[in-house]
Amino acid sequence: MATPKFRRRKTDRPAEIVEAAMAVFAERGFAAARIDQIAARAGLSKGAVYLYFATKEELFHAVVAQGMAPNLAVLKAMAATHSGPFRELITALAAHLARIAQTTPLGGVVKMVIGEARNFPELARVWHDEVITHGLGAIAAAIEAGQARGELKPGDPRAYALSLMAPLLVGVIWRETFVPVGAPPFDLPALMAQHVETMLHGLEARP
Amino acid sequence: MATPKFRRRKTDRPAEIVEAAMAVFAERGFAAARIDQIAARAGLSKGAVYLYFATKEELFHAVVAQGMAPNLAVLKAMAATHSGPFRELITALAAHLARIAQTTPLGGVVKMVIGEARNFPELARVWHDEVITHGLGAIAAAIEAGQARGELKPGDPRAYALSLMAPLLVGVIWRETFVPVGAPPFDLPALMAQHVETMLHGLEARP
Amino acid sequence: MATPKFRRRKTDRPAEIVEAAMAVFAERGFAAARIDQIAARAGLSKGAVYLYFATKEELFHAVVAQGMAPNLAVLKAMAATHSGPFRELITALAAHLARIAQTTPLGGVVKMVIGEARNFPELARVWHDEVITHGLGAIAAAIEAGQARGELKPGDPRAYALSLMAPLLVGVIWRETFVPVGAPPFDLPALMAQHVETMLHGLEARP
Amino acid sequence: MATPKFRRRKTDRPAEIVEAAMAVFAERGFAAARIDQIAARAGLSKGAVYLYFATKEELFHAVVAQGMAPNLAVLKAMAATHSGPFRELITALAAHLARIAQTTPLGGVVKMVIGEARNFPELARVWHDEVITHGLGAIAAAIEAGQARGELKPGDPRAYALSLMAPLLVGVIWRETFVPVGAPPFDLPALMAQHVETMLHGLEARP
DNA sequence: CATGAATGAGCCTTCATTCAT
DNA sequence: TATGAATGAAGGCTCATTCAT
Repeated sequence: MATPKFRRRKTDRPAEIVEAAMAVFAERGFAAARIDQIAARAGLSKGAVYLYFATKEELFHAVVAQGMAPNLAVLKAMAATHSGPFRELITALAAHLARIAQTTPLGGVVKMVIGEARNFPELARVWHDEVITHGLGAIAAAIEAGQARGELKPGDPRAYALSLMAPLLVGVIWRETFVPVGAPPFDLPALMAQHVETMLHGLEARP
Repeated sequence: MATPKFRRRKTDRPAEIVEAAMAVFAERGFAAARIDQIAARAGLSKGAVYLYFATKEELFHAVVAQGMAPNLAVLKAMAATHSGPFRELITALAAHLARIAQTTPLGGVVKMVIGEARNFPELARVWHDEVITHGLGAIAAAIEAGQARGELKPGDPRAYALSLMAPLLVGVIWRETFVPVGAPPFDLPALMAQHVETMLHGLEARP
Repeated sequence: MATPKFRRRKTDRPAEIVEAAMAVFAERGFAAARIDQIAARAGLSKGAVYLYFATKEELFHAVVAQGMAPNLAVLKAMAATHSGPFRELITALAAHLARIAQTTPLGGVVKMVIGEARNFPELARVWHDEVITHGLGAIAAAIEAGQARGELKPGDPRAYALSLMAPLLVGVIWRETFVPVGAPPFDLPALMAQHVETMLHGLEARP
Repeated sequence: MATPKFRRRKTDRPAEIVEAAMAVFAERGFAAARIDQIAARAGLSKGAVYLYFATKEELFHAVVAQGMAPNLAVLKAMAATHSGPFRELITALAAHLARIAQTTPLGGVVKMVIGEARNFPELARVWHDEVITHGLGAIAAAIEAGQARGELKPGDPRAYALSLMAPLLVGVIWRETFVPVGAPPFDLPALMAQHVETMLHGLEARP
């Protein structure tokens, strides 16, 4: 049985609109994004967008929510802190997140959150509570456990966690900001692999 | 008798306006920023802004240019690559930049560049050419020299450079994005000190 | 049952707006005309005007173009110079143009061209090239032919042509300028009939 | 007693400003004229204009009044209707006015009156009452007298008067409107000489 | 008298949102 | 559902007018 060829009404219209909106918001920012552009990109008329989302702001929230979703699953998994050696945990996690960052429009969402945090404080709050706390918190907890086991050096675990993840975020920002104007891109998985290894073992050569 | 503090000098006006604009642009983003707000913040009427800047965009450029200035001096100095051990160089540099980031509105400018890169590509280009190339390039060159001397491990110098600097940028973004909604701030100098030390020597405890 | 007279058709809108704009521009001049007034006169909101014309200036050009249209047909016909006696040609032509001037808003357009020539030089150029050259030129050519046939006295044909047509233009200007403040109007066809007859035969009585 | 050499304050500042304003108003029209331009052209600061004229409109009135002055004298003289033959009167008058039109910025004033008649009705009224009635009226009266003496053919004297003067006005408009975009100018005295002669004697050759 | 910085009302233009079809 | 014409509330920018110096 074939999919009906004349099937025009898609039940996933909202998702299509959100996808289009994500691209436009990421490119232009919230205020500079035009509903027309979003509608055109989704293959609809401007008015049709309002059949699914009452306001531009509501659409924006949907975009951020949809942009968070893929990460949240990962982070939830992480929240159940591994018990193995920290090296294994962080290596796998960094590789996984680097792949996600490489293949999803996560970068755009991150830019949006950064750029519109002051205009939409709830946005920043939600991201902080959902993404950051679960993410950074889980890593920091794992670090603390590693320190307790004597596996890791002492030091501020939260700062260590940020140190470990920062290049991923910067790599994504780099891609969104400087690559379009000609800068050479970074290979995120490679970048993170080298970074994590260095963080774990040090950059200085030892005899 | 001192000069009356309320005495406004025409000469100071542009700088005052730029300062006000920097704050508003950083808070709201370019498109959402209102000339009224900027004028009010500078203690002027809306029309007066246009005595000094022909358009909102020109004012925006001035803001970014003025935001770059303090860094550029540093980066120029860096460009004359140190000859001493890399450890000394990067330690001093990180401390210096962390202090700058802690005490100047650099964060706002960075946010603007990230957020408006697509709307103002020249902006991203200038930042890339002036700030990034000089800054990251100088560090990468120093790393390469260290590797040649056998002082540092092999690996992609450009990626190492980004690894070293990323937490500073993320720390600034953190301050601008999450601290206003209640997240605990990072002490940038401390963060960078721990980060650089870790990068150099490794996080794992060694017997 | 007739078509409802209040039924607005998208197709008619541009012409309706141009018509309204012609009136307002003619009354106030380009700079003093307000888009609000034009929109109100056309029975639309201000924003709707911009669905059809991108700028005030573009609307202005459309008004001038539409104001030229009726004349151009006549002038094209004239360009194919008559071969009969000049008296017949000029008599018919003057009568025809006087009727047009009497019944169309040509006067307003003429005022606009005169008043805005310095602000919109292309406007003056187009009118000169399209209207004046074809119009005055054709008459001057006919005069020249008449002179060659010995039918008309010698003299500058271009100046004769202007002499013949000037009262029509002045009559129109009179109507637009002085009649609204109480001056008695001129009957353009009668004015031109007497003028042409006088030009042809002379004002002085002869024995 | 010599004129003080250090006399910087000119008592004719108002006249200078009016002269500058005449040029700018004539070029741009009332609404599009900028006080800055006028001030600059008069060699003053914008604020200084307001030492002499309370508003833009008042300045405009002054311009029109000053533009009328030279003509008014002539027309007053004309009002005392000549008693000689009409031919002599009209020939001298046309020559005189053509010279005035050729050498004074009268053209600009005429354009202003035409263009702003609807925005400043008093303007049109004053011109009609002062200039037109006295001017055209005097000519029409002379024509009537000539008809009564059997010197001139019968017909509407007011229309004859307009016929006689129209080319002068059109010639001035031509200069202001089309010459700046490349049209060949008319020599006004020559134009009027040929026109008056033709009006008096006819264009058609006679055996 | 003269300057020119400053003001603020007003207009062109944009765009989120509505609604008749 | 979908369209797209229409609305109207802003916002950027201009410029006549004021005023401290």
